[in-house]
Amino acid sequence: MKRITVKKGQLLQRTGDLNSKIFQVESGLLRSYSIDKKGKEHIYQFAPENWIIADATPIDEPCDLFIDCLEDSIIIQLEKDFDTLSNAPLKLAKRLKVLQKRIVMLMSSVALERYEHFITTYPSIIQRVPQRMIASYLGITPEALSRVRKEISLRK
Amino acid sequence: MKRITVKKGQLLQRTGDLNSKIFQVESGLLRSYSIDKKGKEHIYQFAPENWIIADATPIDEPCDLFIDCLEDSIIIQLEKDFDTLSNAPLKLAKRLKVLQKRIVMLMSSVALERYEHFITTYPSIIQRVPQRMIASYLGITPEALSRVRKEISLRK
DNA sequence: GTTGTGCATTGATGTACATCAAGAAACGAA
DNA sequence: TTCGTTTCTTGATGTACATCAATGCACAAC
Repeated sequence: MKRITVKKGQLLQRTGDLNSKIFQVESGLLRSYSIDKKGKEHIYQFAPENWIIADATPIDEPCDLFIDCLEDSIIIQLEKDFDTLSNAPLKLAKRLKVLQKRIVMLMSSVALERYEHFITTYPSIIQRVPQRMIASYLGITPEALSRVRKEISLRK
Repeated sequence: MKRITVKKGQLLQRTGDLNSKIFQVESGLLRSYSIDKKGKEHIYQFAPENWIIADATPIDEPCDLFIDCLEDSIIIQLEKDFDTLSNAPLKLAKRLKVLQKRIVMLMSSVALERYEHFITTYPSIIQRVPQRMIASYLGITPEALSRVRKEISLRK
């Protein structure tokens, strides 16, 4: 376990890496994402202050996600071993809840609803990342998000 | 913690319930699902033998999912308390991995790819539930799944 | 047997969102 | 400042999948 500072843009983990770490964000903003076979990015998670971010892959298997740094950040890097996991069952449980909501959302909500839910759930993220990244998190294109936002603004 | 037997069709948890349990399946098959505002079911998880199934909601909040029984089953019912969770960090970690794959899939794969992945990952489920439920799990309609299957069969 | 009920399939049509392309606006580097 | 990138927006068109409706099929109840 050690504290490190990382610059915006720095890559902390890439798909296929072994022995990936768990990162706990003290300040700044990280994200994890996958890249599909067409080369398109899909953001899996944002991690602002006090969040943890990691690939859920077991230590001995190549991981699925990229993790990089969206703002200059200070992070604590932990080993992904059994002890680390055992000590954090509550955090894991919370993570599960977030993922559950996310999946239900992806399956049952249209773009507009997903965006509105995102706004209320993660208001602080909105000002800190470009819209195309929010689109990527929501599973839509930046163009679609732009039109959703327009519709919301007209509605008022 | 107690062992109970449940009949096909029996409902074990409904959206809004408090104090929901964790179910460990000894034999049979359970599922969890949500119902959207149009009344459409979205299957969140299948749980055959040796799987656990639960709502990720904390004990003191109303839960999001329905859980019911797709085959006559024998299940172990656990309290969703801290000890239970602490004792199962490995299971939680595995669950996280499954959810991670699921989300990446929902965001980056078309129906055909999602179905083929499902076949290889959960071959035993296919024979045990109607196709419309597999469609619901994949986030598509039964009609769309039927066409995907036709295309796969023609391709050979 | 008949009648029902749920499921799978197929076709016709609709729609939410993607893709492509172009222009405008914001941002960072020199 | 200016130049070059990146981001956002808007329009035109395309497409994967949904929806709706009809048909056939299996299986259970009677």
